[in-house]
Amino acid sequence: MPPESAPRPEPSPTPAPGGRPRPPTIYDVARAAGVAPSTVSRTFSRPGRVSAGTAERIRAVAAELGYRTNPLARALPTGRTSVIALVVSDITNPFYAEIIRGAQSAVNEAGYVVLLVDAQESDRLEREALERALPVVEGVVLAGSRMSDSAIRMTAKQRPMVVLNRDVADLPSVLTDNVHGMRLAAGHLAGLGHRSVTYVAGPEASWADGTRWRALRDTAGGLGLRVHRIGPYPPTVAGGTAAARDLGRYGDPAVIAYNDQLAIGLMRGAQAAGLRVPQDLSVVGFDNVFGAELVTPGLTTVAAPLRAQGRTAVRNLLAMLAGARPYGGPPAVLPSRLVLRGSTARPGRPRPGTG
Amino acid sequence: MPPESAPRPEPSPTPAPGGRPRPPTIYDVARAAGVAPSTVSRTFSRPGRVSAGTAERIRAVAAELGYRTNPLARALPTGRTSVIALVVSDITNPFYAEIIRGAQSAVNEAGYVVLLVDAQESDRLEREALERALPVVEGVVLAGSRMSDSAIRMTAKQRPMVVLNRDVADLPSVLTDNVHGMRLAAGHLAGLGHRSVTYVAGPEASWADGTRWRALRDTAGGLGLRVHRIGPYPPTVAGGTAAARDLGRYGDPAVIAYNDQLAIGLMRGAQAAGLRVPQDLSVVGFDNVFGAELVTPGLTTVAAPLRAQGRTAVRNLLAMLAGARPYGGPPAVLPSRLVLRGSTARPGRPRPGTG
DNA sequence: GTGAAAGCGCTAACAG
DNA sequence: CTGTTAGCGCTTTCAC
Repeated sequence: MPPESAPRPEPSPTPAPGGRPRPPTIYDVARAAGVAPSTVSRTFSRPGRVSAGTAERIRAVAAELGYRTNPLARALPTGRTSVIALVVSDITNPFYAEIIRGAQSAVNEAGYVVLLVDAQESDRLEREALERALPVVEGVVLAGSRMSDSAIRMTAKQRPMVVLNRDVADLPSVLTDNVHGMRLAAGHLAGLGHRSVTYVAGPEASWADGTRWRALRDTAGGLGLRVHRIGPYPPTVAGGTAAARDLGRYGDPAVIAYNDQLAIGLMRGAQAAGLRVPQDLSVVGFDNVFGAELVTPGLTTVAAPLRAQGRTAVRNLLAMLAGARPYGGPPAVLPSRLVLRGSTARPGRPRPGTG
Repeated sequence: MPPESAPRPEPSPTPAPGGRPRPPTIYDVARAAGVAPSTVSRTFSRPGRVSAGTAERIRAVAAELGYRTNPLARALPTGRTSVIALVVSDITNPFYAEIIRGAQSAVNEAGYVVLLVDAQESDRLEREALERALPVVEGVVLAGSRMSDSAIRMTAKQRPMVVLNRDVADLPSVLTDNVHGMRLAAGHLAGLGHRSVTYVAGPEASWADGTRWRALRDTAGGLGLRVHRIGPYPPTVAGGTAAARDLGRYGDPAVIAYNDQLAIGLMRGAQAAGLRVPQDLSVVGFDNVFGAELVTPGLTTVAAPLRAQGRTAVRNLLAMLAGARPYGGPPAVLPSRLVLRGSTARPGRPRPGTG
């Protein structure tokens, strides 16, 4: 009886700690199929490098044994964990819900899973959580971040990354067409007969906020619109009610807010102060989140293709992982559209129709 | 010159594929500190088994080199990945936002990270994503699931699991006090003078739905309340507007809905049909999601401590991972409270106060 | 208390 | 095309 070369000892029948059964490994399959372990490995990781017949047999045996390749073990030599990180600044913000949905579904289609990092609006918490997540993920989508550009660029050195709604030098990003969106909003107001509008600013750290404000300022002249600006305010309903108290400063009968939550808070604050929306005050938001159509009147808002954003970001990231050039080309920009609801009207008169 | 025993070859200066720098390993630290690799390992995984002085020196060297223990490598022999899975049935449902926040923060405090599984309301997608996630995670929190009890129990065999808002035999769970919550709601309506109420049911598959309906039925008698039931409906705003069309069946001037989205849809549908809320119809919801206070009138609702739910579930899971008995004791049940807003009033007359 | 050695399960050269 | 052989970085007996 010739000695087998380096025979693996039969795995002791001792189940894994915790009493859970130990799943079959590549070795179990190899033994059962009468081939070398590496052949089994190849069958699953490098199909085509193994003859059709053998592969078929191995698959059959594997299926019967219930073999599943262990991603942890695969990850160690290759670094391919099949998980990508998705960072949001505040999971509680409905704005992210659709983005996550889009990202998640694209990720799943590719056989990956999503590691969620909720920054909880904190630079520190975000950094800590991301640091912990980083070694486990192949790449990261930054859907919202409280970190500085330089901190972002640092972590981008460690893993491929794509940034959503923010333009970080040298990093691939996907943006929405804020400029066009703002033009639609301002054009709508001007068309209604408004001659002046105040912009209600969101967080200073927000890249989108800067872009939106500049777009308004640049487009206003051509529309015969005077513009003012108040803020910054936290991008929440509470922030909006706070902003409502400062609205008197310019007394404009129309406002465009950084986002929908701010706009909603603004409406409520203004209404509480006795103003009628839209008769006395027209308000426009951004993002079209859940809730924008729930308020009374419904909120006119610039809608971004949230789900597509998430999807696009993930696809771009996966392409990078698949070997596309790390940092390529100009940002992908997705279209915006204006959703008309009841919160806007000609100054001084109610607008018929939508309500 | 005596031969070193099994000298590790100096790591080739070749950086990892992708051009990213290879982080320092346990061996780098060991060499720099003049100790054996196993000692370094012990220093980080089994402190106390190494003398204070050595440990200190190793930590210093490690810090200087920027060493971080590689969770992937640690996971392979131990199974401890430091990630837990969080499953939700629909990330788009604002109900989950707070739960996720609570879970996420508890997870992070423990040095873990969260793998998010969004079922997208699909049994199949959930199962697929969860299956992919399972080998990577130490345990799972099922915050919402479209899977059957038996499927759940199957996956619970593979990993420790705690279930939220659902009672699965033999699995640890955390529930909210639906019975008490429903009593508050029904008592409130009865106190207002209502004599009959219809329950607007959510998905049949929802455990909470059954519990709530039964609680209403059982408590109604003692309050002199007649109860009816319509449904099931999808637990969405659209579902609620659909339900509004069926409300005429019993003509009750008060409804309790399975959840807030349903209640909101109901209000809108009823209002569109010419009913006034609350004068002609009182409505109460469940969950107190974002949006419940945005609608007009504000929605009276049974609030669950969403964030605490997530936190508690995670803590229980972590305790199990730390060695607590796998399936222990009765479900943890968290308190409910009634949030009064403008959507409820005495039958036929507006209710003063909140609006 | 510390070192040596044997893996965890899989992949990746390198031979045939 | 398939088998053999080293590891990936860390943990964990087992000796000393």
